[in-house]
Amino acid sequence: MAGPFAEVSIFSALEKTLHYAIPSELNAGARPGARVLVPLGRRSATGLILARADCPPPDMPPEVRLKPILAVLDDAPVLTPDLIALCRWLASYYFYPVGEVLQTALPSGATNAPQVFVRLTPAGEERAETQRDEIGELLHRRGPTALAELEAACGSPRGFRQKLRELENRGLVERCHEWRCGLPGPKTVKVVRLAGEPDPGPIEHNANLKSLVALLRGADAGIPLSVVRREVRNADYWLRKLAAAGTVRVEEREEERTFRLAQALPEAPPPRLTPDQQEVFDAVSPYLASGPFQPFMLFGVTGSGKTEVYMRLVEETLKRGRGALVLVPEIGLSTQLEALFRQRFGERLAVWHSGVPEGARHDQWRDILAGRRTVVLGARSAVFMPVRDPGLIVVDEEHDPSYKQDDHLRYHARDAALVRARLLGIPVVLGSATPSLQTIHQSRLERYRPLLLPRRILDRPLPTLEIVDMRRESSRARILSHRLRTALAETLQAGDQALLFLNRRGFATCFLCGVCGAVLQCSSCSVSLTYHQREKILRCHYCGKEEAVPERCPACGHAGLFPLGFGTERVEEEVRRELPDARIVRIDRDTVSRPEDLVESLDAVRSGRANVLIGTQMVGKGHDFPDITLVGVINADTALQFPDFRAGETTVQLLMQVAGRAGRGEQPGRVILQTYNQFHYTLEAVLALDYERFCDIELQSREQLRYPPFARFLKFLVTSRSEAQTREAARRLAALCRETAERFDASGRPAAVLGPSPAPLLKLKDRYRWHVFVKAWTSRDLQDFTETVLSGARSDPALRRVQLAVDRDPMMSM
DNA sequence: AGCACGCCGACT
DNA sequence: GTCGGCGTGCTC
Repeated sequence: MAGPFAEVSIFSALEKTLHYAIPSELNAGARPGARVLVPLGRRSATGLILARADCPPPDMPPEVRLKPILAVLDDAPVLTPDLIALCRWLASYYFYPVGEVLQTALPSGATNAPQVFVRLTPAGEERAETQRDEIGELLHRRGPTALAELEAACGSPRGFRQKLRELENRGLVERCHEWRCGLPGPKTVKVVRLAGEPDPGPIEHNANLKSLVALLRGADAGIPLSVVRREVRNADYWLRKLAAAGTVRVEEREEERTFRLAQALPEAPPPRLTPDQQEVFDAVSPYLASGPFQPFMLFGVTGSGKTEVYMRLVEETLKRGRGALVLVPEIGLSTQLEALFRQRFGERLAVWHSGVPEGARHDQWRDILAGRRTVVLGARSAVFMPVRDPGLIVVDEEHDPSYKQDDHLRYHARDAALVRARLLGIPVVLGSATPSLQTIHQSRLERYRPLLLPRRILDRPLPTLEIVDMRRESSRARILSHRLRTALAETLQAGDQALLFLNRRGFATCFLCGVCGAVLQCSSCSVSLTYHQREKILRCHYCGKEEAVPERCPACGHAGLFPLGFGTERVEEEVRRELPDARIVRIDRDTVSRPEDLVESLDAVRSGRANVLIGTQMVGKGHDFPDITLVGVINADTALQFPDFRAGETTVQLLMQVAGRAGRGEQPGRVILQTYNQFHYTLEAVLALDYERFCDIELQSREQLRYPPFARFLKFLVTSRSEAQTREAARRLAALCRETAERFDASGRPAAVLGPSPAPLLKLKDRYRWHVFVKAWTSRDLQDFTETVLSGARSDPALRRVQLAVDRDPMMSM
C-alpha cells in the first residue's frame, strides 16, 4: 500500500496510536499537530496527527488496507513538535494513554468527540413514503437527527440500537457526523455607528433622539449597542428608525474577551538590578538566543527580587524574537505577580489559570498559537501552552507541591517543564527560596547550575523567629499562646499589621460524642466532618458533602456531642474576643470562593482597611504585604503529621515561606511559631533560617533510607466501590509486583515492593482505596518493572474489576 | 472510551 | 423460543 500515512492518537483511553491513509486532497493540511476526524470501527472519532510516515507501520500485515482520514479539523497545527514529543514522553513516563495526555494538553472542548447524526438514504426516503416504522417516520419528519436526540424521541427506546442497525444494514438509513468544534468562537458585539448625516428636523423635537445622535457623533469607531441602550431611553425604536433611513448602521464586531483580576498598575520604568540580580541575569542571558538546554536553580531568599529577574530574562528573550513561559503555583496567581507582568508586557502577555473564564482562555490560547501573545504566565497546565519559538522557561516556587497533579495524568509540571526545555534545547530557571531536595541534589551533582540571591532587596533584615512550646501553655491559651496574644496586641497598638497562619479551615475539626466517643464521619469518605459555625453545618473537606449537626449521637443516641479541635474560623473568633478592635480579614476556601473575592480581601489588607489577616496556605504564597510585621503560625506541626517521607521538607518550606511574609517593608519582622515539637530538627532549621543545613541533614537521611532523590518511588492506587474487591485486587497486584521484582532481582536490578496497604484515606467519595508502593534504584528499572506489572495486570480478572491508577514520583500522603 | 460479539437467566 | 444482562476484546 502506498503512502502517505499518518500516525493518529485518538482522544480517548486507547493505549496505542492508529495509522490512517492520507487522501491526496487532505495531503497539505494533514500535518503533525493538526486535529483530524477519522473512522474508528463503525463510528468516527477525533484525534491528532502525531507524525506522518511514508510506509505503513511494520507490525501491520501488508494485506490490510488503512482507512483514510475523513477530515482535517485545523487550518494550522494546534500542537507544536516539541509539545507532541512532550506528550509522548509524558504518556510513557506516567503510564498514561497518549490520547488522554493530549486532552490534558489541549484546552477543554478542543478534544470533543464528533456528534453523530442519522439520516435516511434515498432508498430510505422512498420507503418511508409507503411503509411506516417509527424511526423512518421520525427521520422523514425531522431530517438528519443527532443520534441521542433520535433515541430520546423514539417512543420505545427498547431495542432502539438494534432496530437502527437493521435499517442501516438494509441501506435505508446512514450515519453522518458533524464535528462541531466545541471551542467557543470569537466573541462578537453589536456596534452602532453613524453612517450619514441624520435629518436635523426630528432631532430638535425629541430629547431621546437628540442624545442618541450626540452619543454617536462622539465616537467614529462606533458604540456598543449595550451602551447605547443603557445611555439612551427608547434607543431601540430610534435606532430602527435611523437604520431604516440609512443614517446609522449596526454591525457585528469581533472582540477579545476581557477579564481583569489583578489591579492595573501604572506604567513605571523597571527598577535597577542589584549586583546580585545582575549576576543571575548575566549567567542565564547567554542561553536565551540559541540555548543549549541548561537547567538553573535560582535559590533566592524571600524578598530577594526573583520576580524582577524573571521579568528581565523574559524581556531579553523577547528581544531575541522568541517567546517565554513562566509557571507559578495556582494560588499565587490573579494577584500581584500577574499585575507586575501585565504592567511590563501588556498585550504580549497571556495569563493561564483556573480563575480565567473559559472564553477568555480560548481567545488567549488562539493568540498564543498565532504568535500574537509571546509571554505566558500560568499555573501547572500552562506548561502545555503552544508558545511560538520559546526561548526560556521559568518555574517559580519550584518546590511547590501544587505542581503535581493528583488525578488523571499525575504529572509534575516542573519535571514536564524540564523535559520540554530539553526537547527545545533552551534554558529553564527553577526558582525558589526553599528549593525541593531533588533540585538541591541535582545542583550538587552539577546537573543544574546554582544561582544565588542571598540578600533581601535594600538589605532589609530577615525576620526574627521565636518558638512557643504549646505544651506549657495554659488550657485557655490552646489557640493563641500568651506570647502571641501579647505580640498581636503590641503590633496593632503600633499601627502595624499581623498575619496568623493555620493550615486548617473551619471552626472545629470534628464533632465528638462525649458519651460513647464516636466521631461524626462523612458517609462517603473515611474522614471526620469539619464543623463550620457561621453556617452551622458539618462539611466533608474531601468530597464537599454537607450535613446538619444532629441533636443526638447517631451511634449511641445520647445528646453529648461537642466540637473538638480548631480551624481558621475558630481563630478568627478567638482574636475577636481577645482584641475587639482588630479589623480582621480571613482568607480561606470558605471566605474566598471566586478569584475576585481573593483580590478584594488582599486589597483590604494592602490598603490598611484590615490589620489582622487570618488564613490558610492561600496567604502563604506570592503576596507582598509591606506592612505586616508580625507573623504567627498557630500550629507549626500540622504538616509534620502527614504520612509522607517529605513531611519534614514540606514543613520547612511552608514555614519559611510564611515567615518570609514578615517585614518585607521598612519594618523588621517578627515570627512566632507555636509548636508541640520544639526540638524537631525541621523547626530548628526554620528557627535558624538555615535551609541548606536542613538539606544536608535531610539528604543524608534520605540516602541512608534509600528514599528519593536517591531512589525512585511509584504508587499503585487500586479503587472500587466494593471494599472486598478492592482489597483482593490490591493483594493480587502486590503479589504480581513481588513475582516481577523477584525476576528483576535475579538479573541484579533490585526493586522493593511495599504493601498492599489501605490508603490513609481508605474511602473517598464512596470508593475504597488501597495502595501498593514500589521503590527502584533507577528510573530505567522502574520503567521496565512497571511496564511488566501493568501488562500482567491487564490479564488478571480480579484487577480488571477495579480501577488501577499509577502515580509516579508520588506525593505519598493520603 | 465506545461498540461489537458472545454466552447464560427471565419473560412473551 | 427471544430479550437483554455485562464479561471480553478490538478499534488503523
